[in-house]
Amino acid sequence: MTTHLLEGLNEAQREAVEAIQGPLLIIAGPGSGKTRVITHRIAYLVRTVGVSPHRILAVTFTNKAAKEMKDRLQRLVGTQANDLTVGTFHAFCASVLRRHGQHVGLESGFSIFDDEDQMELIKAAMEEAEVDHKQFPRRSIQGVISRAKSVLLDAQGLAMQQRSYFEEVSARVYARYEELLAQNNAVDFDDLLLKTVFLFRNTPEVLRRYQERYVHLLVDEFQDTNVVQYTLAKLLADNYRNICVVGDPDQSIYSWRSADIRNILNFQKDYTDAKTVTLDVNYRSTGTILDAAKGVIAANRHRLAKDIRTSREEGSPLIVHEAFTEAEEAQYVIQQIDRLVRDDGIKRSDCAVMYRVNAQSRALEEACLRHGMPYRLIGGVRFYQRREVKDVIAYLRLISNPEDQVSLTRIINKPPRGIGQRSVDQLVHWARSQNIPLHSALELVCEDRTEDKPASHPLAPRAAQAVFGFVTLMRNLREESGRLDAVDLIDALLDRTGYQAYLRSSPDDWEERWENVLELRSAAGEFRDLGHSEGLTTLLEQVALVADVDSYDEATDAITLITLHQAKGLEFPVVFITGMEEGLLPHIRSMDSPEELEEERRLCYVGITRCMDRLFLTRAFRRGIRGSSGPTIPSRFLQEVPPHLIKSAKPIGQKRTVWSTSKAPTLEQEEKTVPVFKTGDKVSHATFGEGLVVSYAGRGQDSEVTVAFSGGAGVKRLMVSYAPLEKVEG
DNA sequence: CAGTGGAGGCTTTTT
DNA sequence: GCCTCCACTG
Repeated sequence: MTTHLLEGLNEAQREAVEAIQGPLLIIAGPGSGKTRVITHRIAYLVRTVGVSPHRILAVTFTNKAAKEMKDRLQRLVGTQANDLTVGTFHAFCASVLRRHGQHVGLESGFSIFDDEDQMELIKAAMEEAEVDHKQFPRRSIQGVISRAKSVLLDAQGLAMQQRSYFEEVSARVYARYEELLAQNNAVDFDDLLLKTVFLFRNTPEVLRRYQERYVHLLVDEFQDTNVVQYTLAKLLADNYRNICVVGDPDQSIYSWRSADIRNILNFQKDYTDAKTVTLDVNYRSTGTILDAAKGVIAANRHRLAKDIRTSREEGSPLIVHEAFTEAEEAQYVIQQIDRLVRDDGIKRSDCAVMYRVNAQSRALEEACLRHGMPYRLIGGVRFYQRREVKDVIAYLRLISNPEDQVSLTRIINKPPRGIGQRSVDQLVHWARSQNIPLHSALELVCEDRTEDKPASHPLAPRAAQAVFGFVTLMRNLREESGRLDAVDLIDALLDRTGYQAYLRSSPDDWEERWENVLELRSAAGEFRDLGHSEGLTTLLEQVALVADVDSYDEATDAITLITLHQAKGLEFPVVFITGMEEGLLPHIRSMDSPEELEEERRLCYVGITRCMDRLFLTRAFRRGIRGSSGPTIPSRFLQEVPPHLIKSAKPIGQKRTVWSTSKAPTLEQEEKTVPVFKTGDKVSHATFGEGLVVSYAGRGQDSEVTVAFSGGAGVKRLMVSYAPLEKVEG
């Protein structure tokens, strides 16, 4: 531990590390050594100033960021790092609520509902509030509720806003939804934050404990915090006022999740004595890449101007490539990576392929498989959301929280044990009419069964018998959970339920599913040393709050496929941004709102600035969107990159180069240039060679021609207006 | 009661 | 194209 903590830092960085007294706002441009500053600041507090690590709280946006920060701190302060509190807002709040939840009506062992559980409950709430799900999509209602929660609005508050009929209906569902959550002894993601704020507001003595403990508070990715999170931060910092927030307004890309850029402005208003440090030297990207990024972001009107300088050389030009279809775009990407690996000694793990929407990963994956390119797909279907994994988790959740109806109804007949949908419905309605929780209703069914009275419940004898079997199973498991650790408990329930046989009986991919169950089991092994009940709650919390299993090892030499959003905070020597098309980037859903369009631009900016050395921007002439496919228009962001930075990969026999046209061609021009073919014409294509026209359909720029190529390219359907196609005379 | 198949709806980003 | 819901069948 001989490193001098201020060594190797530039002036601004050093200032940010040393300004430990009072509020501090760090505006950190991309690649400006932000993480370095945060970790060194914490290390400086611990090692130089002598602050106990126990009294420092650092909040990050993702679990991954938290993990990385912990790792780095480990290197800087050694084992003392274990005493630091580093985590996401959600994880921090969960631990507060575990301890003090009773003040806001939560019993120990409360469940944390994920998206899917939440939707189940909203569905039930809508039914009970008699809201038609065809007229009011669940998803939209969920969105309204979530947005309300993230600005500290309860159902009543939402109803009082009276902004639209839709919100009014949503407020009704919201109210019922809250009752159901309470009945389930459960919270959703937003509640973790919201309830913690309520807890702190209503129970000053609890707040005071945290306020007094944490002398220093750091918030990373501040531009992506929402109102609740900022409120929480302010509450926590109220005592010592040593609050340091780090962010970059140009990288704010989560406003759709209620993140509020205005937090940065509000910070300066709320803490008038705040010091501001700007980190504006970029150590990551070449001059060319940075200029490209600056060109794009400069087009945003609502923006605090900020100039970033590079510390690096100019570097090689950007490569813009226009492929024909998404498949060829993917193929181009893979081929380029192959070439870079072969000729330039670049590692596959240095390469990232980014895209706007997850659906784009498909073509890329297929290309990887075809070319034998090892890849790592970030995101996709989450491990903990797989059906079989969630089933086992539901058992565990029900063991630790009997009130959890969502879990109960999920597994009451899994594996099938003779309690079908009809019986479940009857039970739910009966419980509701008797005004008792569902699990109590089940208990009553069992008691009734043993006595000889006429049954007071609505179940058929056979179903009642099945319920008895289930209740007994759960009773036993719950009782044993006190003696068993999480792994043994999982074993017990798998064994008792015959879960493996159940998996085996149905789909053909049961082996993979069983593997997943075993992986959950081994994840549970991590918590073996904790007490039995604590181990279980910790496991369940981990499962709820950790998005992806950190099972990928950095060591494997594979390329990374990742969405632009998820790429935030990462860097790669080689970056491909694919799908540079209007409608994708910017996304079609953002195109009619100037604010959202600016966020798309920031997203593009984030993507570009992830790149250290070589940047490729690609698009496809034709892209399939849910089944059908059609021609595309180049992204406006391509035109915002200064043209002199770009080297065209291959203009594919095109007359115009899309990135240099300042405007898309008018329909008129387009009509004129579109050639007309008829069946039987001989044609020549720049890539596919010669062929014969099989059919011709449509008119103007929408004309589509089907050509059978002789050179092995086979039969292709092409857009006449885009395809480099010429009629061959004779 | 459970499993199958067809019809219809939907589709951004994620703690 | 994928998923969900529903009705029908075994």
